[in-house]
Amino acid sequence: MESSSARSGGSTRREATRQKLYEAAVTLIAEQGFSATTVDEIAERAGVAKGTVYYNFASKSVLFEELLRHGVGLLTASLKEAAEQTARAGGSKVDALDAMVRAGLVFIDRYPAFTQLYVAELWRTNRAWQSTLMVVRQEAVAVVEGVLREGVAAGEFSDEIDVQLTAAALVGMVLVAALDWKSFQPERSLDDVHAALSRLLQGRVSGRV
Amino acid sequence: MESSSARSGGSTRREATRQKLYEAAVTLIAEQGFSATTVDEIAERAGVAKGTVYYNFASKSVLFEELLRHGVGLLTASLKEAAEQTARAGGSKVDALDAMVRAGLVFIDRYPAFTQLYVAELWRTNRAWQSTLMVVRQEAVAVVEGVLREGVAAGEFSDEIDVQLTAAALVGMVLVAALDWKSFQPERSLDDVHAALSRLLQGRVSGRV
DNA sequence: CTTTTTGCACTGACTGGTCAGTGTAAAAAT
DNA sequence: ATTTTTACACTGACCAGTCAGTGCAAAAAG
Repeated sequence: MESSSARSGGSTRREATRQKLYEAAVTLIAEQGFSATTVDEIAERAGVAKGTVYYNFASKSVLFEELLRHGVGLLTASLKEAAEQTARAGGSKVDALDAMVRAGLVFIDRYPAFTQLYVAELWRTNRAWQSTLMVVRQEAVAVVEGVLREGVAAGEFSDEIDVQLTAAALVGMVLVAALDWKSFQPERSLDDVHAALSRLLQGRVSGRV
Repeated sequence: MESSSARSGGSTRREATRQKLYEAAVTLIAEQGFSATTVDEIAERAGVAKGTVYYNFASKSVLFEELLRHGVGLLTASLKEAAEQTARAGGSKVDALDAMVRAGLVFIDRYPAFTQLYVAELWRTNRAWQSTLMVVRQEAVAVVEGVLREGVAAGEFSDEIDVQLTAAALVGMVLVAALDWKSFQPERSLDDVHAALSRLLQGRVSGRV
């Protein structure tokens, strides 16, 4: 057999179709929400027939779940990378946090629709993909929590901070600021936005430095 | 005019029905999203007939829009109140910011479902109530921006801060931290959460106390 | 070489159910 | 007397998921 090996070693036809469906689904769902987006729309935007969607995914919500997993996987990898690179370069934990803020901004800059969709679905309850979302959220937040904990252990951060809440707040800060940036002042540069958040992160807002 | 029968303070029967419908709609839509929530469900949860929904609101989306306006109105009032009270008591602008953080937390503590729903809809595009949402968002964020600007003018905050971005980031910080609190550690007290955010706000995370 | 078979990826008309919104007549509340 | 609510049957658009069938290329058979 070995049928698919006739084509290029990398991407099968199926793989390419799935990718097109992901891309179509992510923007439509970000704009309209999951329930308001029809499978017909997704198929049309992807340039395939409706049947193809069901040939590649068991259902509309399975498509969505795999989309979520895929996207948050990218984000988590990017955050880890940022933290590790800072560590390798001998940077402090604040530097690591700062690098992660930037990594987050880069991610959102690249995948704004995914970010939108993620935020919109994260705190919903009673939805089929709720558990998937929780797992996947925890992976991302855990990276930030890890850096905070190491910082506390190393005496760089006050041991009175609440790691879990602070991590959530930091994530929220970046998320909301970035979505605002993309929605309302898209002409601003990433460096600009990064600088504003750095200032806030390092407490250089009050007190004139 | 039929003002003869109007009670001052105005709890007509109609008003009460509307309120019941708001309350039913807000939790259902927070859980499931707008499109996945049916008018029949809303009516049932509110304990009224379906016809009553349409007697009181022109359509499902009009009901939702008025819900949004109503909710954000409450939040904005609460933030303003916090800022003004601090000013009257002769507090600094950091104190005002801190009071607003607390007001935000109190609001979210009281109306978690509304907050959920608001976050989920805020960055959507192409939706009927998009413009309503923008107006209403700006009102709330403007309160924070106002305090920041006054702080800069008074020399309390660095004049290098980006008011708009910083305001968005602060709102995001509180929003996400609070939703996390409600979703994952609801047993924590409001004071606890407030303390964690205050620390972050005042840059007392890095550097020993 | 040629014909036939097999398996994969995809197609799009169709089905059965769902749901926003309507119409109406009668009851309840003010 | 008027406003508000109820109960319930109904409509028509819309949509997730299905299924019989198409196109194609590689292998197997002749």
